[in-house]
Amino acid sequence: MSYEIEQLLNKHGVKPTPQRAVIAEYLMSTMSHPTADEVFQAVENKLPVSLSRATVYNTLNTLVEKGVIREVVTEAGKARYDANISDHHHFVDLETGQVMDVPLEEIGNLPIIQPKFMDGSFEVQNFQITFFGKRK
Amino acid sequence: MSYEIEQLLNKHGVKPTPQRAVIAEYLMSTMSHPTADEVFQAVENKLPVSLSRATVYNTLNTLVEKGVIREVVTEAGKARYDANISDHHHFVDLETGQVMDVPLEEIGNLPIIQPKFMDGSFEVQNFQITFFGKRK
DNA sequence: ATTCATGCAAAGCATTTGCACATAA
DNA sequence: TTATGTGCAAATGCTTTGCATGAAT
Repeated sequence: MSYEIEQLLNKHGVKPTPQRAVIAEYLMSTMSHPTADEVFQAVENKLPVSLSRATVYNTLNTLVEKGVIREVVTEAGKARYDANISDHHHFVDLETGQVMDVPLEEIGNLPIIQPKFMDGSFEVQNFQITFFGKRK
Repeated sequence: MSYEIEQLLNKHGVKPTPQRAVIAEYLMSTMSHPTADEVFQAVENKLPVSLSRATVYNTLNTLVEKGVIREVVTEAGKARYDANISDHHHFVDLETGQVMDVPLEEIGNLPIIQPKFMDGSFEVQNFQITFFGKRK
């Protein structure tokens, strides 16, 4: 496994294993916000040893918990995963379900939104803008 | 069934049935953004006749398709439903999963966001801001 | 030795679907 | 009678879990 991936996992307190490395590596390499099953299909043949769906699910959960990747929920029924943990938002193509990153620059000068929600009794930790639309 | 609900359903081209009416009525009455199962539990005893989960799911899908209610996806695995179809956003309590409406006024003067996404090759139809946080 | 990751298969939920029956225009 | 809605049960799809094996500290 590459030195960078090993370092990345260690930095987040995730013990590097070949399975975890290849999953993390794949997520870093793509911008397609794959589902768990898409991850499985993409990496199952990239290892000399076998890889099970359970390990893919376990690994994705671990990577989310440790902050290596993000879970993106755009439709009911399945989760998608995003190795881009920088501050950005998402666009969902309603015709294909495809998810794309929307960098902050794209949406112009968005004021930092801190709604005084419910008389200040709730604390906003972060927010996520999801744009829905289609290809012109 | 109440005259208002009957009118509402008719207005959206949904044939009013007792099952549909009681489901729509419940959704209008609550701000809790219930899941399909929560809807089922809330209304199953409100009818002289029986009500099946399949009908709840079918009805919710119909109501979403016809624009009577909105589907809100805040967590992987299950959909929530919202009879508030006015323009607003959502706050998710990370500790309880509870979803609350955030009226536009709460978030101040938000400029209309129309990202020139991907060189204008995509058309944004709408967007949804989801705030995540917890009770103070 | 002990701890932790993996793989398999089974189980668990949320949701959809096929089909028969009921209901309404 | 023709179309459409409902209910049941089975099926489906995504995800989690229990348990045995295997690897690493």
